Amino acid sequence: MQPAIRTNLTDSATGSLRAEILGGRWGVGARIPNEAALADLLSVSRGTVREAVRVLVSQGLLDTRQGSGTYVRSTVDSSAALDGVKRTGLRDQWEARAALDLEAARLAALRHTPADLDRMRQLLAERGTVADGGSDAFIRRDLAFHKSVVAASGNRAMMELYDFFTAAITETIHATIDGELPEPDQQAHAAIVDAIAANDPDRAVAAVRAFMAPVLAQLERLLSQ
Amino acid sequence: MQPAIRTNLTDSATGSLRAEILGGRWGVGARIPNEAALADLLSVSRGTVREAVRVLVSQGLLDTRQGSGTYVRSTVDSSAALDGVKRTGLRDQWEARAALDLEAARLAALRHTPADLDRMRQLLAERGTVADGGSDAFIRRDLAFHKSVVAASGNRAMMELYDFFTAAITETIHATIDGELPEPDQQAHAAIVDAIAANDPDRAVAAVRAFMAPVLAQLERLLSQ
DNA sequence: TTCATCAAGTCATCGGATGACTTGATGAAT
DNA sequence: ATTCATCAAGTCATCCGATGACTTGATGAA
Repeated sequence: MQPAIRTNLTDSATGSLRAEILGGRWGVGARIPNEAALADLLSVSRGTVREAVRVLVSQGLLDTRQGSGTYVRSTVDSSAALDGVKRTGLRDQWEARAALDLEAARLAALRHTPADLDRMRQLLAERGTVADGGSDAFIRRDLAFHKSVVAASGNRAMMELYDFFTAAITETIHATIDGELPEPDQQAHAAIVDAIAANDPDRAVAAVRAFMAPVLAQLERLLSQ
Repeated sequence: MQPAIRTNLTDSATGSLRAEILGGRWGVGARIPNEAALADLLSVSRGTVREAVRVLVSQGLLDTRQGSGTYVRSTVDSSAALDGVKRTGLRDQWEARAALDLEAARLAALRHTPADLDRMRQLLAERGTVADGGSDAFIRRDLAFHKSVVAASGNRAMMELYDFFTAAITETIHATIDGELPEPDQQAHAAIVDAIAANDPDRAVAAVRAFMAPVLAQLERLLSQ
């Protein structure tokens, strides 16, 4: 059956305001009606209007200035951009992050500085094993190493995304599967660093791909159950 | 001089709550203190708490249920990641999207369905030239083709990300540079489809890389001016 | 054991009140 | 005539209290 739509006044007020803004009723920089007027227009209380406006401010569409008014900051909506990624499956998220790992390793091989190399090697040496300080700590150290590879690419957008995916993947793993993923050994990690150190982008890509293959295979197995 | 920091209670309340959530004080699914208690904890009124909570709900971190309470929905902050990526340069964004193009083409070569192939070929045929209907329309058609390649990878996370980057890049291009980027010709596009049709992942990657190289080079030139 | 009823807890919404801030108008001093 | 301090109106920021709607676990009868 068609599920009953449960909504609340703030959400519909937010939607109405967003529609007006995106629809171009007020141009960028224009001052929109004050809170009392909006409350009248939307037939809700001022508190509800404030909540709706606050949401649109947080999404970059509006801008409030105390004593002056509320102004349109932008008429393009990019707030929902990454929300969809969170709703995708674990395999998809893992593959997307792997795409970053791959290209980051390639770029790192082309651009890394001596300091980058030192840092990667140091983190690799500190990585140790699961036995040292428990599983969580090991995962953190392992992650720190992978992030240092992305950092060596010199690409900040990839670093930001890598953080996002790492958090999303961690959350999804906790929510969906209980099994263990294979953890590539120290040698597989070292191969990546070696390829980068040798300024060999193709070998770096190959090393990361070899690294990822067993994990993805296990992931497929766990998810197909 | 150090600019005076102007803030408001709602923003700091939002920040405090977000920090607690991201810091793991409450796990996913946990019920956080009720509005009155949060008002006490944050030393603000209940109205301010409601505005802060509403913002976090709109960002996917919290979830309110009337009569029951407010719950943690996710501890992954996509809005922060979005802001972070937006603050990076055009080259970084372009490279990150190229990473997706590369891996998506590889996966498409391995997984595409006949329907995927039909769609890619159809969009490629419709792509035409800049002369047909103006620059904006051409960019849209070009983009539709590239997105069909990503779609053929069967990876929804990559599709969402691709949309996100496309929007971010468009925004950044309008804001930063005025020059033209070289547009690879129809043949370069066709080479990608051919490699995918031949189920040849390595050739697909090579085709995309060859495709991207001149654009990146021009980007470097424009940005170094 | 099952299930309707109920009461406590919680968010949703409203209305009013006060404070802080911005901005244009006013008018005196130069 | 110009400059600038002062002021008043308008607006958002914040708080408070009250009522309604909804959820949920406890209660007790069938």
